[in-house]
Amino acid sequence: MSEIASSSPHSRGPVDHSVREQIVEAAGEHFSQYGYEKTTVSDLAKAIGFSKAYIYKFFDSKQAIGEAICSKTLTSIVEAVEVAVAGAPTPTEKFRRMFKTLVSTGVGLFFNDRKLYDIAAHSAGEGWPSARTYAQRIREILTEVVRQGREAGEFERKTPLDETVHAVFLVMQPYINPLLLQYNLDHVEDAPVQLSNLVLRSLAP
Amino acid sequence: MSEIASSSPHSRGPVDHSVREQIVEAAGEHFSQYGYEKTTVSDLAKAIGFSKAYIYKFFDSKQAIGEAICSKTLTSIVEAVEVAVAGAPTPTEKFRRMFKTLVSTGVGLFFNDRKLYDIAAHSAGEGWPSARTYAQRIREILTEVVRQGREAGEFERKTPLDETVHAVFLVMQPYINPLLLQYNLDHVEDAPVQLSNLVLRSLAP
DNA sequence: GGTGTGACTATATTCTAAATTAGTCACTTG
DNA sequence: CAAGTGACTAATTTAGAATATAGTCACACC
Repeated sequence: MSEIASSSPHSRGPVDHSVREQIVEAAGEHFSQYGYEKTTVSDLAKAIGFSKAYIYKFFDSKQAIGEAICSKTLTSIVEAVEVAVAGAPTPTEKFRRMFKTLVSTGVGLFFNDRKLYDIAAHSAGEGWPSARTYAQRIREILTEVVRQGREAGEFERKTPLDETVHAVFLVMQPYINPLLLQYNLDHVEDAPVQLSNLVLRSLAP
Repeated sequence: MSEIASSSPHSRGPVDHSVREQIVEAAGEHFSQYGYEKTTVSDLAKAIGFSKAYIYKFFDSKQAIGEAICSKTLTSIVEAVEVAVAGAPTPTEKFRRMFKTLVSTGVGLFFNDRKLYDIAAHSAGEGWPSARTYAQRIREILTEVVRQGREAGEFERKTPLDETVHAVFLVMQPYINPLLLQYNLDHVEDAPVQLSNLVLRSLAP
């Protein structure tokens, strides 16, 4: 929920305004159904009963609208991960579920909402703020899990925290990043378990 | 060097024939200079002074010629890796150099021979035999390194060998696979070292 | 049987003119 | 001053005709 977490292509005009919400809602439906490229800004305008020009009172560009939608999509993945992590008893288990949830929600998006997935992949490919924020959030959650594991004595403490987190993040990257995930669908069945095992072995004290 | 390692789209006609070699040589130059798509089969025919039809006495298709070139490219990477591994004193060091060499030769190809890189990436994307064979070879070398490490007592022996190798292979995948490597250029500087550290920690007895 | 080709077709690619689209701006209305 | 738009332009996309290409085949020469 909440707001667009990014800063730069944020938008224009009043941040809370019923029309802005209408635009985002219409965009969510259209992008999901017809895809980002195939929906025109005029389509969105027509859908909410205003002129195209009015849309630009609220968003800098079509991409900014795409960002808003992408942000929502990626935020929902982060939320699923947060729930999974919160529900796990130990840091070890938190890590396992984190990885598993990340992959399964990503894959679910790919197969059930391909059009939205494509926007997310595009976003990741272009380095849009929404994608950066997403990666940042995942990294923070991971850092917290590793930190807790160290405190609990489940994980080793010699390697600098940042270094460990960075390396584990690199391992997960092909399944975190929507742009990459689509090329790794073959491994989606076993990768979370196999790689979790490997990472946890490397985290062992 | 040697032969095309694949089986299916192998070719036609005599396997050792000066004209076949001429075709491969011309293809190597043309593909490298103008790219796979921009070179026509007629171009190759003209380059070696024969008719286009004659080329098809030696190769099933243009793709088969692409395969031959791709095979050579990927084989040269494998050879570089083999040399690096052979030159390392310990299995631990073998692994480090293997990963490092894999990335540096891949990146080198990307920046110095982009056109050939693109063929390799395409090959990996389409699952051409040349790419499969390449992945297979890398996996074999990795298996041997891990096996030696276990024998030498440097690596743990509890986890099944295949499982360990598979997981490590997955970790390296984004840097092994030319299709994926191009999306991971940002991490190319630190990934080999960071991931080698992580993997070696996980391999520790 | 081995070496080699011109002429052919179906498919893919390129080119270009016409149509859409993103984005702006001066303007109206209440 | 906030809400809202029609008309405009530059850039992009589309459509579909013209061109080029992959691949085949029947045949010629030695």
